Amino acid sequence: MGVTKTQNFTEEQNTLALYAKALGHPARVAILQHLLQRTTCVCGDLVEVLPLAQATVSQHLKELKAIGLINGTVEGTSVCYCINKHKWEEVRDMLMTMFAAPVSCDQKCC
Amino acid sequence: MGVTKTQNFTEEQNTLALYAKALGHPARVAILQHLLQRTTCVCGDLVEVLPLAQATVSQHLKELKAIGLINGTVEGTSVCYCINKHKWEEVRDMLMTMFAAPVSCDQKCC
DNA sequence: AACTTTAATCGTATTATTGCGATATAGTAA
DNA sequence: TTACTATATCGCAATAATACGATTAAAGTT
Repeated sequence: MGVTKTQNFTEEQNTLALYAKALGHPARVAILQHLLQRTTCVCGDLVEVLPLAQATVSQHLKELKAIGLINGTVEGTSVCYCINKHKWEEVRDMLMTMFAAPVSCDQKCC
Repeated sequence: MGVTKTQNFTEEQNTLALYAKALGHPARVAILQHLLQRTTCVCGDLVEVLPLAQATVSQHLKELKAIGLINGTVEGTSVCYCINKHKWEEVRDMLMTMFAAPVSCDQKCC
């Protein structure tokens, strides 16, 4: 009834789905792309970059923080965000593993 | 107002988010994993594999079909599903591109 | 202390997603 | 035709996600 039956899937399936869901919104993709472009941490200019209200951006940042994909460090009155390298590579590895498998089925072969 | 502001993001951001969202549910991850394991197309045993009702599985398959990630071919009374190789590689390439970028920021560096 | 700045949180409205029983549809078999 | 099988779709209920104005919280500035 609207609740994902998490307990009936493997841990790998749930984890991968969780990470994918985090990437499943253009605002969060944009945030991550912006953080990747920078060599230094981003301190507060994310709201200006995104076409969303401050409250909404903060909410998306919270979600990315919740799964550990980004870090937020208070720096005076603002907050500096950066990609969590360790988690980023973990997500990359999981995706790589899934997509590394060869697709045996080409076109309509059934 | 609950509607994703698609028009304000780049096409790349929207496309990537769309693909990621498709992977953002354990049932759909499980479906794709199952299809990847097989060297031949899967004809109808997906409902038995997943811990979900037939209607729900059909719905998840519909979503994967909608974005072109899988193909469904009618084979008698059943339907054969397989990964769409072309789309699969497109998704892989988009993810690779995003995750190929080096993460300059390590731990708490702000 | 009073004010400013920046970000998080609250409250709420709206839309999307998930799940499934029931039903419809399409093909096969008798 | 009738019955059976497999899948899709409908209709509904419940939960999740998205968005933003308003408010709060924390730190810096005057």
